[in-house]
Amino acid sequence: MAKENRTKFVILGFLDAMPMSGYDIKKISARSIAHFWNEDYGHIYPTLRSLVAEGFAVKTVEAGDGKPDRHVYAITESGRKELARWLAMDPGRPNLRIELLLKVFLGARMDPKRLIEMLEEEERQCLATLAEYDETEAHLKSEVARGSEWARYEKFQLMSLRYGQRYSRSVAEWCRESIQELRAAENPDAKR
Amino acid sequence: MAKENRTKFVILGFLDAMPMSGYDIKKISARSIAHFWNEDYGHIYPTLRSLVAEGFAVKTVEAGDGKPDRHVYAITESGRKELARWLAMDPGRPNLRIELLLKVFLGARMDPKRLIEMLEEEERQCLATLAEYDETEAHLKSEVARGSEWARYEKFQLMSLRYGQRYSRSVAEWCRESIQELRAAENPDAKR
DNA sequence: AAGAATATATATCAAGATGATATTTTTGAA
DNA sequence: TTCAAAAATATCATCTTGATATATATTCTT
Repeated sequence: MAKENRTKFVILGFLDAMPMSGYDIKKISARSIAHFWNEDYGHIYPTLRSLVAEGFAVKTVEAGDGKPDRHVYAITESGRKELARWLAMDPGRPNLRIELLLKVFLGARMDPKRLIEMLEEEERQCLATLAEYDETEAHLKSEVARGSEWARYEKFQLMSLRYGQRYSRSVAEWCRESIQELRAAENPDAKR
Repeated sequence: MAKENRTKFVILGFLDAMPMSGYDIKKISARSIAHFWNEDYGHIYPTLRSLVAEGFAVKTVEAGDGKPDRHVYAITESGRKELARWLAMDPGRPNLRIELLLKVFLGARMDPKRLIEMLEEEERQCLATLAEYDETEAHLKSEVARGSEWARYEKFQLMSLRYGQRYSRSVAEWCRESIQELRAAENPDAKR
């Protein structure tokens, strides 16, 4: 079946902001979109190659001054058109596989203490993630303040960050509530 | 690289409740875990085959009375042990690819009206999903009331449903807030 | 001073996962 | 009578993941 490689649009979106290397794309995606979009070298390099082959990007090689050479990619006009075509299309539904929820769902087969531990760890992770979002937000605002190329994206980056913040808060609350239910089930006479 | 096929644990989890066919597994997963776990025939049938090969499940064939024969699978004792081993392990992080967020993130390249449309549609989807959760919850409670095999899972299924409810509510709120921001940006003098 | 870890860079590839598609027969709705 | 849906069995091309490999410089720790 002819499915569509979506990494190409992530890459086109980044290249539309400025030319960058495969390594740059991974680095920037790690700190900007990783909370809602998974991307890794395994997909970036082959996709860069095919974007060049399809005429959506061009590549130049910069000498590394002792470091490995940098292969820098820039979007083309037909790449911009292809990005615009895809952006206008209805977004697809995400495919979810949340292992913690599967284990909760099968919780009747688990030691309740173990399940509580998992939920406690998940809550900690959510709180840590929220702290990271605060840093990301501060960093984003400082980039804008110093006139970064990303300034025109700030509003939208903050919008996507808000999603992540709401999501993490809502999962942390769900963890607390679920832990309380499990503890209550273990000690039905305990004071609540 | 040695990754682990997680479909096998979904299947073992279902078979632990009762014996079922590949078609049953798909059907039951569609109405119980689909909101947080994606599973389809493409993975179910090959995995059933390998579970039998590994001794974690056994298969019997039931004549279909004119319908195609049913291939019914049942978990084995070593299958239960394998499931217990996996359930006790720390859950992995989900891999997320939320296309709507990617488009929001790249929103500087989009027609604001089109982005608003997408967010409005997402909000509608969330509200529809919440209504489905209400039905799922009612159905679950009625299954328990009539003494279904699923009764001992109810608490855990409700727990996972709560996650989905919180998630959908939080996304719907995020959509409303984002739409308001986009509209305010279009009409900066408009009354809020 | 030496060693380890990290950063800067280029990637690959085996295996997991997706989802469109195929086939057959019965049942129910139009 | 015809068509769609359900009940069943699956397959497979393609997308996606993430561990792994290689090389050099820089930074940090011992």
